[in-house]
Amino acid sequence: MAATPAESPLPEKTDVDLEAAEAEVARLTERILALRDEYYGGNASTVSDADYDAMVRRLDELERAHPGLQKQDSPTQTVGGRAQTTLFAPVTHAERMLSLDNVFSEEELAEWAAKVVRDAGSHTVRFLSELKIDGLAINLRYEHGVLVTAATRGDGVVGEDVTQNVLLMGTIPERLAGHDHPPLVEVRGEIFFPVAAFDELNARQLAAGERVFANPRNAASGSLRQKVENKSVEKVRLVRERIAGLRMLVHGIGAWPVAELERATGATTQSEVYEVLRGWGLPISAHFRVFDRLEEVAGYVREYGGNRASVEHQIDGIVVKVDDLGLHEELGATSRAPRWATAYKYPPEEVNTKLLDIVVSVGRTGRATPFAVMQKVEVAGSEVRQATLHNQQVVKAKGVLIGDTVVLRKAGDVIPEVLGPVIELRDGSEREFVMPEDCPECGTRLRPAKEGDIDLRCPNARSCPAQVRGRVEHIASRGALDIEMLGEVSAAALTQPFEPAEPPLATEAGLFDLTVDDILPIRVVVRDPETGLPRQNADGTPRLMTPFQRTVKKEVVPSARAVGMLRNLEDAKTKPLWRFLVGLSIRHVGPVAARALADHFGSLDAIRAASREELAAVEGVGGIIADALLEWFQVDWHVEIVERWSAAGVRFSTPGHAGPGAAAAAGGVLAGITVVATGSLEGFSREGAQEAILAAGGKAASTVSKKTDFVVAGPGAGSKLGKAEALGVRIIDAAQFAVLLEHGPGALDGGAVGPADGGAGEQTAG
DNA sequence: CACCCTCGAGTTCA
DNA sequence: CTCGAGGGTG
Repeated sequence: MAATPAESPLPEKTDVDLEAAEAEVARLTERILALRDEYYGGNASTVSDADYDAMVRRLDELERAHPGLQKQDSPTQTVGGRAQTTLFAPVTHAERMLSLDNVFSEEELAEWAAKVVRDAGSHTVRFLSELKIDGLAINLRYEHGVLVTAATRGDGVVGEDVTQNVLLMGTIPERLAGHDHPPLVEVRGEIFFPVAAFDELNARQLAAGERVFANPRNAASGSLRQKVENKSVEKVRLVRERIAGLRMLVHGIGAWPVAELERATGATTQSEVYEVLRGWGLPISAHFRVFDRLEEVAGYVREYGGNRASVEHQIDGIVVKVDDLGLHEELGATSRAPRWATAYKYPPEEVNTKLLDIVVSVGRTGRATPFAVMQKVEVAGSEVRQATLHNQQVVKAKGVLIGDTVVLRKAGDVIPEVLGPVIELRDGSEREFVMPEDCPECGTRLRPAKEGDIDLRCPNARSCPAQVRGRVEHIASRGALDIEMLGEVSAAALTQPFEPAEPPLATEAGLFDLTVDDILPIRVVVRDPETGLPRQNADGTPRLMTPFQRTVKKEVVPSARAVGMLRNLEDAKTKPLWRFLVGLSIRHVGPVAARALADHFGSLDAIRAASREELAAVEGVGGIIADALLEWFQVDWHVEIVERWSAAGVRFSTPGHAGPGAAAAAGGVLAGITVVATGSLEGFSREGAQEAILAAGGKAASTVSKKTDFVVAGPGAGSKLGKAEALGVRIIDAAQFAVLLEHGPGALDGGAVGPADGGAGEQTAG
């Protein structure tokens, strides 16, 4: 759909040329493609290579002369049948790459199997079991047996092009072996870094003074994402070497209808498909097995559970698939995973490590949180050195002492959690953690917010550096003003003293008054990300860095970060009122309450002038939030924030708002409808989807409940989708969502309304 | 009084 | 993304 060039009126005679050229382009394109199919189809070519090349050259010439005629899929854009691809360009998979449902116990596995057997009716079900590789999912697109693109999984619909790097691996065939390849087939598999090669790589990195990789998975991901251009010859050699160390194992196909697959290859089972793939020269795991009985599958699961280290790659769990392809079709898939396969996930790995210390940190709300500092250790695929301990009661309850060997795991495979001490390994040197009485950052006596609270807080909200830093970070965060170039590092730099000066920001009141002169001289201590300790120069003085200046020809000028941040701040002044409300860190006022207040009152002045009753009358605001607002405005330095921001040009009002009580335009196609969006939705950003729901008069909730009318689920949807299914809430996709926004819920009818039983009628893959 | 919902914190890696 | 805490609503 390239736009027709309409900028300059063409002389008339060119129209004739253009017509002739267009005809010739079409003729050449067709001929070249036909010849290419012939060639890659394995047949003898009917023209000489020279003639073929001449045709391609002529086509190229014409396309250059008339750029409007060039099609995306033109043969000139492809080489030897493979598109000239750009590293990391988006690639749409021909068939959606689904994920797998998980089971976490043999019971759940048995439940899954029982359901499959039940749904299979009279068919005999055999199970194929294979190792679940902890690597990167990759989709290889072969057309007529020629590799066209290799792409990462991405969100399942669109991935990133990594063809160039995959080809460097050397083990992925550019041309499939054998004959009679389908016009299009996608081969799915996993790219990984063999554990042994990984250890070698890290040893080399260490010797070279380079950073080491946390785990094989990251190393694989990092290697595949290397760009070769603009690198020295030496670097390029290293990159190639690393990529050459990657391996791939394939475990499935896509975009080739089963009926055609069976006709072409005779394969009727997944295991036979593996033989076909092996015949094509693709790497297949040696560890898969086919079983008749579930008990055997469970045995397989146990066997590898005890020997996870015995295989060349990291094992995530076991994938169990129904072997019969006919059953795949019959069982189908939900919107995110096939019903004919499931992944048995091994329980989260638990490891022992040393508890070196318990340190207390203070967040933006002043809450003092103790966290464990441990000997760095690898758990479930990443390295961990810290874990929260929530509060002193939790520390006591877990019974851990500083110096203990502790058991660590990752809850939900993500959040590190200290389970408890290994008491037998105590030697008497351990000591108990004592909650500090004073704020570790500013020395103010800690105290509970109210009588009986377990959490201790630093009451020095105005000038505790930790809290000021936290609030500045919060103001800039995505949920508030979304100031891109003001992140963790800049927030810290702005709020910390640097010798010999005071910090540019004593509180957030001065945020919009910052000038280049204020920030240019800022110097911050460089800390080692590993230890958190200041880095030192050779002479023992702490190493300093100046984030907001750079030196050009011996002249000190503002850095890109400085210029960008100040411009971002300037631009932020016009952001909507509710974002400023969120940024003020008023207790209980998050994005939802802030929006309600902004819609109702239209300006901060109106909110400030409102009584407790008037505030509490706003939907979603009750007495407690009303009190929190009133109390907030009682504090002098809070008022100063508002005044100084106003003076700097912040409006604190919604233009055109009629004033207090003005009801937001009711009506709209989604009036009274609650919608929850989850996963990535084509055509919408996460926030964009919420905005669209609100704009249509609907309610955008963040959690699924009985009151939810619709859940819009895209690829990557997590637990919310499951919850929606459980509650029988109607699930729609991005396309239906667009219809919903445009025409309202009535337009979606024709499908099932209300509780859908078990999600019948979902489209199946393929 | 029983849900249902929002807030806030923590973590890790690309 | 997940959880716990605590507020709001019916």
